[in-house]
Amino acid sequence: MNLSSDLLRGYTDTIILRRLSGGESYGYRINQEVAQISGGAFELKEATLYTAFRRLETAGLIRSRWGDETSGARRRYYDLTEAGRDRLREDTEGWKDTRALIDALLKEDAR
Amino acid sequence: MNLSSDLLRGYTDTIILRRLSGGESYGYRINQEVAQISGGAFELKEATLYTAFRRLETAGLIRSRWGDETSGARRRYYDLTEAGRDRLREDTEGWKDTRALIDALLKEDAR
DNA sequence: ATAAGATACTTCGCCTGTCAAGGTATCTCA
DNA sequence: TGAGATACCTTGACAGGCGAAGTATCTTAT
Repeated sequence: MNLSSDLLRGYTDTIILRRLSGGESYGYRINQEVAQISGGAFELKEATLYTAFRRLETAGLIRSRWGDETSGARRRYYDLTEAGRDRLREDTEGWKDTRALIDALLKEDAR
Repeated sequence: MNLSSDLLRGYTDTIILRRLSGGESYGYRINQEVAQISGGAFELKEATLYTAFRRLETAGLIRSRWGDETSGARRRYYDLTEAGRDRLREDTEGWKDTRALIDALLKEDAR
């Protein structure tokens, strides 16, 4: 594996949006899911993750509330707004275009 | 089309390396090829392109020489060093991993 | 002749996203 | 009691993208 997380830059938001598309979740859990899905090859750094939450909330793509856990560390739960759902749809489409483009630009016989 | 230039971000160098893999070329031409391959949907901005050349040359991945054109604007030709070839190979592999990872992270039923 | 547009490269400085480092607080288990 | 997991937050440095502005030559239409 040869992953530079700088190469995933720009998809942090989309990855988070995707993780919230099945219902609300929280930072720590999202991070674990991402690590698990990537087979441990990739993780969102905490600073990156929480910076992204702020950015997404300010942009009106997610909403947050403090959990009401009576035990354990407090959690802030996030979920998608309508705009967030729209954005996820657009970004998912955009990914297909971007993927096809990079494929074409790196293609072995593209001369 | 909805292309994330932020993902493309980390691939600028690889795209340039790829364009040089068939023999020497120069900035303006590379830019046109990229625009042409992408069907006009994407172009490397000049500042981005020339910054990348500096970075790649400093890193020893490409070499440059001034062209000896007797007419027309002067051109600076670039070509790959051995290290550049190696890097292109690695990055191309890395792209496959990155692509698979984002696919997995955005997959519709990945819960 | 002249102006516009293409070819071709360069530099400056702002902006944005990533992340190392450091911090807070609670719970579990040896 | 203390280590490690859970859970969140902030600051500041750094790097890459790119808008803007500049230089110089050649071609083509008026």
